[in-house]
Amino acid sequence: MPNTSPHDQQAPPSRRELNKAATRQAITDAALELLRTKGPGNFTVEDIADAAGISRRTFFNYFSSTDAALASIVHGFLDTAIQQFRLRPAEEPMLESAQAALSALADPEAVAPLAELFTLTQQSSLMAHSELEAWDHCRAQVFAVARERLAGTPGGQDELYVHALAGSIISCGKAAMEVWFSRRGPDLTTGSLTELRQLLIDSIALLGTGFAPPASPSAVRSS
Amino acid sequence: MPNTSPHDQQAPPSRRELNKAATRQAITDAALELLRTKGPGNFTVEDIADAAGISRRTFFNYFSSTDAALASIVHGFLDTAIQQFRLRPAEEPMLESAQAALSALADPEAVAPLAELFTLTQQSSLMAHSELEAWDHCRAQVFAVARERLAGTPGGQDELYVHALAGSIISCGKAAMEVWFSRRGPDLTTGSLTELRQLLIDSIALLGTGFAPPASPSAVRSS
DNA sequence: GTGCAACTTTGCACTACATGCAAGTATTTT
DNA sequence: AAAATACTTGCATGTAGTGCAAAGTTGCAC
Repeated sequence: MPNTSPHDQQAPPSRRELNKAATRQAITDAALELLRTKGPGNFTVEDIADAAGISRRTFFNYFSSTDAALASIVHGFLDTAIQQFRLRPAEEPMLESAQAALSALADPEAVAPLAELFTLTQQSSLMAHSELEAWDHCRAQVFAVARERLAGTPGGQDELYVHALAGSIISCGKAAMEVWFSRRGPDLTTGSLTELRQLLIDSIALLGTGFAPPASPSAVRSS
Repeated sequence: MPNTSPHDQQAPPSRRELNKAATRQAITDAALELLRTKGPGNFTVEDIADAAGISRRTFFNYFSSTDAALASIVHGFLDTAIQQFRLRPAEEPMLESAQAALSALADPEAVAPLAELFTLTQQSSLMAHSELEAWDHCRAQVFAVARERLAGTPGGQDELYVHALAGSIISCGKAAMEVWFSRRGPDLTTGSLTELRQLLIDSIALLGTGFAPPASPSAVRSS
């Protein structure tokens, strides 16, 4: 029995929880596989449900649309970043925390699904909806963390500051991902991931310097 | 006759153009009116079409969804900003151009429709999709302009710089709008609009100073 | 103004999305 | 083992969105 400790608050993976998680995973797996084989827009919710071994109706108990099912991949990706971000010490400057959190994204395990999703859906704009929402959801979480952290600091009550900061951090992360992907495509080699990490760090550095006008592009000290 | 000059490139508002524009306007008007009276999510495309005096099918010749019809309001709003942005001299620092362009948004004519849309859809998230897309579309345009402008400057070929800058500018504009709306709601008085303009300017100023950590909130010289 | 070409609107048919509901099945609790 | 709870499923229903071809407008040349 995996009952680790008497007063273990989290970790009661009951059968129901496990089943639900498995079903959820089966759905996204099926959706991704159909995306690979049939291409974006060429399969229906029913196809996914069949492939996942559930009913059409059950699909909608988990996701509200095909897009949402695929966007859960993006959500998973961004959630790792948020987790990292939450772990940073409260005293650390916000932008450094962001750099650290984003660096964690340049990890094969984490980016692989996202990179494949990008390659499969690029130029189709079918993901646009849910993907933008995923980023925005992440923004909202960064905002929440930032607000809490800055609550004590002078000027930390300034809503504008916190909103603008959170939004800009997300935009920079997004920018780095976009540039990386446009340069490397689905390349997941070590070199490529190193470049991604550098891009993520550099983009936050740009933010920290206020986009110092025509600075030499790679002269920003970044690691 | 409104034929102004012999070699007028633009301005051939033929009957067809005018009809289309009128239909388009009738649709958004009808959609907005239904939003007022029935509330978000409580009316169908057919309702809009009926109210606009066209067929359901014709609606889809103009917009791909209810959301899209309403989001055209946001598009119109953001297009004025882009127009202003395009008019700025190429030598001007990018962030100053952004401030100038955003200031133009604090105009009763421009914000009024958006403010109403916000009040009618807040907390319903029904607009989320198309609204995020509208902002992203604006971001893409800022990116295009910025890329062109920076092409000659040292480091201007740095895609990361341009992407991150465009995204951050949009995020700051969005942040200012959000804060303004959360403070003032649908208040369109002169004082309220002055505050909006100040927020827009301040948010870009924050960007320019690299979010100088816990700076005094209102000590940033802004006008 | 007549007539032809180009464009726009419309009705119809059809597929797919999305949700409520009630009955069935699995899991948990007692 | 029985009762309570949670999840799945099929069915019914209403709406979204698109292709197509017929009908209606507008533009243009003669």
